[in-house]
Amino acid sequence: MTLFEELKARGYFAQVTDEEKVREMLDNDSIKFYIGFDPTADSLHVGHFVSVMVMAHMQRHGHTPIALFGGGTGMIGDPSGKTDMRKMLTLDDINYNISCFKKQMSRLIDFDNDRAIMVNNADWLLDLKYIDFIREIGVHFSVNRMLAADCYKQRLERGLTFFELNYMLMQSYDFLYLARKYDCKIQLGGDDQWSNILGGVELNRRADGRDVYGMTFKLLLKSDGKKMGKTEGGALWLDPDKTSPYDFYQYWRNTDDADVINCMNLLTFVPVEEIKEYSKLEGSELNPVKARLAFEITKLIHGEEEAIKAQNAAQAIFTGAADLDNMPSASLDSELFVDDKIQVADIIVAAEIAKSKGEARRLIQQGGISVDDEKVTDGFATIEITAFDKGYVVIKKGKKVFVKVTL
RNA sequence: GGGUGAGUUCCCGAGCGGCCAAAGGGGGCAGACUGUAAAUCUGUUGUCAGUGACUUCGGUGGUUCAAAUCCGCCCUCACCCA
Repeated sequence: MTLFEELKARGYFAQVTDEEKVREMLDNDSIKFYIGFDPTADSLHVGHFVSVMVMAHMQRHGHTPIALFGGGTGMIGDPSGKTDMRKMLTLDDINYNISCFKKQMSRLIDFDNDRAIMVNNADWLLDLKYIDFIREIGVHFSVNRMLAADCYKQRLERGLTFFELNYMLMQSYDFLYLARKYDCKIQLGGDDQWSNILGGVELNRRADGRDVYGMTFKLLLKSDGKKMGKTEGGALWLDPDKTSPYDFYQYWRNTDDADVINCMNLLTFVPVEEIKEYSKLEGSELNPVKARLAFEITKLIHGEEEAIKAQNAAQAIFTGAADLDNMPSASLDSELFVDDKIQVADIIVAAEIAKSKGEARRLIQQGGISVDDEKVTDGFATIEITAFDKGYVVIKKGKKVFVKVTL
């Protein structure tokens, strides 16, 4: 199966400027391509994950990825599809975020020996001269056309500043710059980037008469149309300090039936043929597939060792036999004890299972809390310090949240 | 720059002097049912405290026994005009 066929079979593609030409380049050439990342947070999240996977696939077939970090554009914020203006970041924030991104990407992309390139558009954008820029680049953009684009249309209803309107020019200029300097042929991006990518393709043609191409892949959406990767704590991060490997694993373990195959295709390297077999399964047969999915994705992001740990912890917990080594844990301040007793509600708050004591009480009263496998129903229940004699106490909230509490 | 309207709890959105910690919906959490799925039904959703207290309705200063609700100033946003 050729690269193009594989990407297609896995369902990455959304739109392509010139499918035939792109197919030919991907399958027969060795080219450079780029994907931009906005360093707006100090960790990648699942939204970026698809992009990184595409880069990895491409690299494995001999193409050279250019990871462009939007150090310059990040200072503006892409208005596409956003309802509000993003907050602006300082240069220091951005540089720190970029360093975090690099680290995480290195797991999937090989940056050694120029097999992949990293650039920061701050390096060229920050030195631009206003007059030169609008004369050289600005002339090629029609405001009418831009405003007609869907991504800006939405913003027109809510308000769009000139500042943000410039985003497309910046990103288009990036493509021009990379094409000139590295002979970059294709820009890839999420489907929300289609307008911006087209801008770059057209700019290359108008400014330099150069043919370059654009391609977008599908945004990772759940079958109900919502964004994938939303958790109670916000986004699902790839940074183990922000989302623990266990929680990460659990997120995928709990994937909706309807999304399993799609995620497997987009977010793992499990061979297409194998996934095809999985897609024939229905109903509860899909359950083990989810375990595989969770394992594969966790392995890619956190490494095999962490993935095995997370898997063991999950298996143990859900089959009853506690695997205490890998269970999420919290430690308790002994000052919370009064007369060698402590309220269960206090433990829950201390272990960050609930945000407030009132919420903890509610959980208990509604029958959602067990201590060492025994259901607690009295909101004011206390436990003796001797319960910790064995070294820990396991608090269970609902069916899926377990925390090992130690002193 | 001129005019009009708006800013409410995680989000949307009611409330327009006491009965408001604030309707309704969404989302979240828990319970039942399940396959660690979805859908459905039930409960719950400011903080602390066992019938009460405290902090919230853009900010600030007033009026009042009493303000999310009235008045002044300020900030922000949208729409119309320039």
